[in-house]
Amino acid sequence: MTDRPSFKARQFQAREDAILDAANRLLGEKGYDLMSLDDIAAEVGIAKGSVYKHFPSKEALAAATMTRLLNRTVEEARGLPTAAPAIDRLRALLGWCLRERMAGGVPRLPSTSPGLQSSLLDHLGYLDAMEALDTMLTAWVDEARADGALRDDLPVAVVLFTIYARSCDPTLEFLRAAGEWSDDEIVAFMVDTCFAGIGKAPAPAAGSTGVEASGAVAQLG
Amino acid sequence: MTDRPSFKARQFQAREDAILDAANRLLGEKGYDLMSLDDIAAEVGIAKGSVYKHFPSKEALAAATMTRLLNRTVEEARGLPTAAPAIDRLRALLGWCLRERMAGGVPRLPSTSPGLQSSLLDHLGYLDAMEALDTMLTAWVDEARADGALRDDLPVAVVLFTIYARSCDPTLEFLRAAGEWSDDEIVAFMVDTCFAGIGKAPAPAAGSTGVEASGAVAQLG
DNA sequence: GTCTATACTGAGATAGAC
DNA sequence: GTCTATCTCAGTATAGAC
Repeated sequence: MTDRPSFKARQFQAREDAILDAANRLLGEKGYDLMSLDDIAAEVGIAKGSVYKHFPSKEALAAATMTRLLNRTVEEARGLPTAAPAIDRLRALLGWCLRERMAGGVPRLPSTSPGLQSSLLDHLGYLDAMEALDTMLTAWVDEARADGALRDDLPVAVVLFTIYARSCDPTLEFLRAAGEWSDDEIVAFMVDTCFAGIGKAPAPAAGSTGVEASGAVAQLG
Repeated sequence: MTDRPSFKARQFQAREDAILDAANRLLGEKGYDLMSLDDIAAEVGIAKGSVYKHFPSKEALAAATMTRLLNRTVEEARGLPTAAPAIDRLRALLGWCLRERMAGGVPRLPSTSPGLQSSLLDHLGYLDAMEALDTMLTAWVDEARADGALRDDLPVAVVLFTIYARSCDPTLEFLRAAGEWSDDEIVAFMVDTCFAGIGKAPAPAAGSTGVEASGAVAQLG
């Protein structure tokens, strides 16, 4: 049962990973419909036809790419210290997503491509990962609320989607293009404005709820 | 000089508006590269070839559509009561953008389609409108800051892009799909969380800076 | 200026040799 | 399984009749 895979099998797997890496990068750079299989094949250095030995269609390839990414996010979330307050874990995870985007180019939201979206719903692994992430984050939000670190006058969905949207927010590219701030500063700005907003809070009491010093906490992970 | 246009000329203009309307809706629904000229022609009820009598290319059509939309936004901004505090005008404009999206489907950010982006930069009218909007909103942000209604520890660009990004934020569609809130509630949530954030502000002093009662103000326009 | 018909291109997917 | 070559089709853009 636990035979170690043959050389050819490992080579095959390595190539599949390379395809996923390329797809991940190109999805982030060009988006789903502008990314062609020629691009992928060229970047990996294989023939276009060979891609179909790994994935039956472009949509399936994209779905597998998104699934891998989502699973990594779940993994990252699971790895965060459970001792830390939930609010800090939420911040840290958002910061991690943003730094991932800066590093490799991360696919945008499924909603940008209606065709892809339906394909994702067929992909069981994607749905599983999505549900796992959703369950975990919902629990974190509840916990952060109970700690008094999150507003309790907003529906949980509003809070979750707001964080989710910020992780894909083009503000990142715009600020980067401006060239006036470091990557770490940009991440701090984005995490901070997501949680604290851009409006000035009236006279914060010193050291009360942990909303202060928000930028630094994004580095927690 | 001020001859009123002939019947044929007005008919031509009306058709051009119809083309722009269709392009506006379809860009919002499918995005640039999934929108075909067949779709446009079908929706307007004319032949595909006829579109080229109005616009020399698909990119030019898209650029004209985006320009019209941007000009309308500038117009809306100019029409807001100058007597109102700058922070309320910012809120109102964001609310207007979100309600426009709900009504007609508004094209997403240019950044979603690299090919289109370069075309926009060639389109002089687009750049003019963009600069006009940017100038006006920068002034508003400065004003709102001076009023103490916006954080002054953030760069202006961070504030502006955060608002801009929220106007295109897919959270709108997600909340709508959930079907639990009215359109007005969703707009209020999104404007409110943009300015006030999702974190709970520590012990707000009553009636101090106008950050409270945030949702309702979005209806100001 | 609007229509129908068509040329041309890029890209997803498949077939067949090795 | 991987390659080269090819099929197919959608979609942009153009030509030519009226």
